[in-house]
Formats: sequence, C-alpha cells, structure tokens
Amino acid sequence: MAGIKDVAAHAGVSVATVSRVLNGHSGVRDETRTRVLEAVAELRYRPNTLARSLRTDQTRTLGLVISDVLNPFFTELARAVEDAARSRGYSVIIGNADEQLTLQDHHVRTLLDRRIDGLLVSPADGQSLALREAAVSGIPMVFVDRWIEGLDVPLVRADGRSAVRSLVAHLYALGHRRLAIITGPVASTTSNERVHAFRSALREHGLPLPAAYIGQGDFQTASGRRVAGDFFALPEPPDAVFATDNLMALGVMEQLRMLGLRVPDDVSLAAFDDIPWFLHTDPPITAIAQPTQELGHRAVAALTDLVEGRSAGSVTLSAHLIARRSCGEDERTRR
Amino acid sequence: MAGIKDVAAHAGVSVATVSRVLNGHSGVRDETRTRVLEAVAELRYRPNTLARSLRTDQTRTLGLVISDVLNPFFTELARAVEDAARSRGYSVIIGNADEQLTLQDHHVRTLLDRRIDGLLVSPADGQSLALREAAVSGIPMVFVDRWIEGLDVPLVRADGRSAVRSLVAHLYALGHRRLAIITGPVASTTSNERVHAFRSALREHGLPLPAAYIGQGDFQTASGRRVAGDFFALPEPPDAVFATDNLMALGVMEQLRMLGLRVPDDVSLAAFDDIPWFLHTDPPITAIAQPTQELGHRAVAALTDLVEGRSAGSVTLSAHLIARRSCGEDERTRR
DNA sequence: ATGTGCGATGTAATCGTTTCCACGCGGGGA
DNA sequence: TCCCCGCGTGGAAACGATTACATCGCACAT
Repeated sequence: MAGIKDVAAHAGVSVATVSRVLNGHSGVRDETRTRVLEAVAELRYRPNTLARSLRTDQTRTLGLVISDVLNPFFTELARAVEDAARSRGYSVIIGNADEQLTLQDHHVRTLLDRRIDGLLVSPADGQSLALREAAVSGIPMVFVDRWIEGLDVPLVRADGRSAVRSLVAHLYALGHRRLAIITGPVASTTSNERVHAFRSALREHGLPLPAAYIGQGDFQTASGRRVAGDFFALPEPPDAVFATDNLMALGVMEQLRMLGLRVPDDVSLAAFDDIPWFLHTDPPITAIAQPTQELGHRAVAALTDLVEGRSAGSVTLSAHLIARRSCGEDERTRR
Repeated sequence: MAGIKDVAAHAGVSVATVSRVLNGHSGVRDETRTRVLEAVAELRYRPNTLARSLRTDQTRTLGLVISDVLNPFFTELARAVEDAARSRGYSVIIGNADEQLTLQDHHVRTLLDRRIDGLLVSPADGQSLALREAAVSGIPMVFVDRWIEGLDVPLVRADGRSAVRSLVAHLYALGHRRLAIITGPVASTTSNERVHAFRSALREHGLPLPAAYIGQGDFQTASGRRVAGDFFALPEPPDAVFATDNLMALGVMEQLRMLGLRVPDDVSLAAFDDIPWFLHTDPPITAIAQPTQELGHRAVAALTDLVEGRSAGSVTLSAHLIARRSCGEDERTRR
C-alpha cells in the first residue's frame, strides 16, 4: 500500500510537504499543493491512521461500552451516539458487555489499549476494577444511563422516578392493589432507583411491597420468564407486574403465554423503556419512555467537551409514562 | 502513560527482552521473566496497540459493515459476529450504514484506514465504489446475508427461496388469492431473490402478481407504512402482504392500525426475518426465520480463514417458515 | 590453550506519520 | 552594497512497539 513517501517521490517534494498539504496547513504554494493532490489521487493514497495516531497521540475515536446490544434501548442509544460522534468528526467503537462483569472489563481494557480519546459507558456492574482504574487514570469519561457510585464522572441520564410514581398512580386508579416488580442486577443503579421509587410510591398509596413481590432479575429475557413463574406459583399472585426493562417484560409475556394467563385480564404488565413493538403486542404495553436520542447526543457532547479540554457536567433529563392497554382499560387508553 | 522503555528500565533489562516476555517468546531466563512481569504489574503497563500494529502490520481487528443496526436481525448478527471473533482473538468494529450508500462507503473507508485485518459486509447498495475498490485491493473480505454481483468475494447467507415457496403455499391453502409483496431497495440482492421466489411461487399456483401489488420499500419502517397505505388505496387491495424484512412489517402494522384494519381478518401479514416480538404481537406474525447465529459464526470463520492465509468458500444455509396466526387460522396454528 | 556452539541479552533499524528546525532565496530598508 | 526577514521547502527526530543481528559468557570438546 502506498505511503506518504511514495506520494512525496511521485510529486517530487518531501514528505513534510505532503503532510502539510494533507493536514491543510498554510504555507504551501498553490502549485505545489495541486501537484501533491494529484499524486495522492493517482496513487490512491490513504493515510495510515495508526501511524498518525501514534505520532499525534489522538485517535479521534470514542469508546462506548454498553450492557447489552440486544436490548433495543441500548441499540437505539448506540445509534444516537454514533450519529452525534460522527457529526463531530469522531468514530465510535462499541463494546457489548452482555451484562457480564468480565466482558465489560475486557472491552474497557481493549478500548483503552487502542488509545481511544474518550470513554462512554453504561456500566453493567459497579464492581468493575477496569472502570475504576480508567476513571482515576484521568481518561475523559462519561456515564450514560447507568453509573457507578463514588466515582467523579459526569453522568447523562433520565430520571425515571416521577414516571414510576405516575405508573403506580395509574395502576392504583385502575384498581390494582397487589403490585410486583422485577429488578435488574443488585448492583444496577437504575434498577435500584426504579425499585426505590416504586416502593415509596406504593407507600404513598398505603400499599405494601412484600418481599415475594420483588423478583430478582438481571435485565435479560430469561430472568423475566423465571420471575414471572415464581410470582404465579405464589398462593396470592400479584395483579400487576412492573418489569424494570423491556427484555424482562418480554420474558414475562412468554411465561404468561405458557401458563395460559392473559394480559390485562389476569394480570397487568408495564415495562421500563418503550420500544416500537410495544404498540403492537397483544395487548399494547404500558411503558416508561426515555428520551433515548437526546441521551445519546448529550452524552457525546459532554464527552467531547472533556476530550477537547473543556469541562462537562452531568445532565438529567426525564422519562414519561405511556399508558396502553396492558394495565387494563380506562378512558384514556380505550379505543 | 508508561511505555515499554519504562518497564525495561524498571526491570533493568532492554526493551527487546521486555517485548520477548510480553509476546511469550522462548529464550528468556525464568528469573528475568518474572522481574519483567513484576515491573509490568507495578507500572500498570499496557502495550500500545497502535505502535504494535504499525510495526507488525496486523491489528487483529475485523470490520463489520451492516445496513441497519436498528433492525433486530442485524443486531443479532452483529452480536454473533462479535462473539465468534472474540473467541478467535479478534476485535470487531461495527459500521452502521443505515441503508445509505454514502454512509456505507464512509465506514468502509474508515475501517480500511484503520488497517483492519478483514472486512465483513452486508452491502446496503450494490453501487458502492469503496467496496469494489476494497475487493480488488485484495483485503480479506466476506459478504454476509447480502452481496454484490460480479465480485469474487465469498458469501455466507441463507437461501430463502424454498421458505418463500412454503409461505406462498401456506397462504394459498388458507384461501388467499391476492398476494402482495413489499420489496427492499432495487439493488438489494436479498430482496430481489425474495421477490423472484415469490413471483415464481405465485405462478405455480396460477396466481398473477400485478405491478400494483409490488410495493417498493427500502427495508425501513416508514416505507412499510407508505406502501401499506398505497395498497389499501387500491380499488382491490391485496388480501395478504409479505414484507421482505421485519421493520417494514412493523410499518405495515402501524399503517393498518391507523386505517382501522385488522390482521388477519382484513388482511394477512407475513415477514422475512423472525424476531422474538413476533410471538407476542397482535396477532402473532408468520415469519421466515434465518439461522442468524450460525450465519455470523460461519462468516467469521470464513473471514479469519482468509486473514490467516487459508482459503475460504461461500456458505449457503437455509431459512424456514414459522406459521403463526397473522395469515389466518388453520389446524397447525390454531390453539 | 583454543575453538565451537549455544543460551541469554542488548543494539539499532524499522513501521508511516507529524513537526521542529534549518536552509535558500528574493525583496526591501538602511 | 549589505542585512534582515519571511516564505516555501526539506531533513531528521520523534511516537512505541517488534525483530534481525550482534555480542557476551560459559561449558565443552579437541
């Protein structure tokens, strides 16, 4: 493959001049410039980014570590991140942690080894050694959606608490009194926030949240199935289930179908994170929607601020409830 | 950040020795080796992959260019590719073309500039200059799912033709006679294959495929909506619609809901590519499923064969029909 | 005593860029 | 006439690794 030397030879100039032309530096005679450009075109020369980055110590690349690509919320987030990054002249390398600590750390290390300029992460697990090291190492870093307590890293997220309160009020108004929740991994900050908001909203309505109604999930479909199975093996099963992510809601539906139970007649269902398919499921599913695109854009804005030497603060947007038929009929959702 | 020199100094050896230890070369005294390893640990040294790749001329990285990450089929494919690559010691960088030629070429060029060892691509558009150049440049390359005619590049895909025939037979058996199809972009090889198989299956049943029943889509949700709108503005609308991907099927459902039409009572619906949500839509959607995971694994196997100097051939797997209620009831799907 | 061979290690070139510094040249002011 | 300055350009040193080749002991055979 042709290198800058070949271009220089072909144009009859030095490599320094070629480099100057390529990087748009001033102080090159117009005639020289065009000669170089011709040589570039003729040889189909493309600069070697490895060499360039090695020399300049910047890759114009951002790393994004997400907990699960198969979760549509994260897919959309990744997409938004890539768009925002590209428009700012950065590439993005995605690492999928698959909700596993070891995989997450593997990707963090790999990305750092590649000398990315900044790291965007939605941590799957708070116990990550690699992430703590990265944070203290001083590499530009921003959390998005999920975060790790005790690290001084800007966070871009949506606060779901008021939406959870609305959801509980909605369920209460529809006559539900035995509300259950399916959580994410214990260490998950978002899951904890959702559980906490759920519990205190229940308290406001004078409802209990028995331990049996707290199902321990892991944000994956299978755990939704398992927990739903547990719930309906109870002597007094819940009459409404709130899954703290959309994959677990899918698992619940699969289990319900196996058990021959119907939504919302036998039990109501709601999920955190709205996705297009929720409109067309049987029945359409009530969900809490996050401003996913904006989350991605804001996160990239914060990260590039850091990368380019500006300062960046945390951003909190808000989520909102979208009521559909899966929690029962009322005047708003009937159609 | 600590470099190999620092490690060498700290361990009291030369950089050559450090490099030898790091790369597991033999001929280093055990005692020296442990001293180096201690220095590595103490300085938290991590090799700079940029420098390494520059020198060795290999990145142990594969590029994957897909047409649309938001399409669950491709998300799953990407996931499978990453898994397979990682188990072989490669990283993957994903480029999302978003069904746009310019974006696709942008990613191909960016990946090549990064000196990836091999390129896996599911081309969004056949007119890609960047891809043709890449192909002739001799970089290891494999097509997956979609391909470009006339390029000598191994292809890993699933043949959907027999599944399409089964689908048509299924629809015919259920009494449908006015079958319509929504295609992908004109240049899309997979779409063309599906249309062709659909047309010839119709012919076998003595059914026509009028031009008005061929809706020109682009594999995106919005085009499904638009084409469905067109179909139902026809004096004699189809009684069954086959969308050649799942996103367009979603668009059809959205449009149908707006028009107040019901599936399968007013019209039947089937889609290419099965996704978990199809089980829970109203009604569950008949789909043609591809062996997505295996596609990803085989593609990586073929590509790494090429990268590592072995030869690789094309692979054709097969897709199969999964009948559900969206095409009407019969003894198999009733429950 | 000397040569030989081998194991362990060091020296330095190299990969493809960017960029600091020096150089030659021509014009304008003293 | 001489000096200085600025413009355009080239030479060469980095960046951080890998690796071919040289070197150095040392044991052993002769």
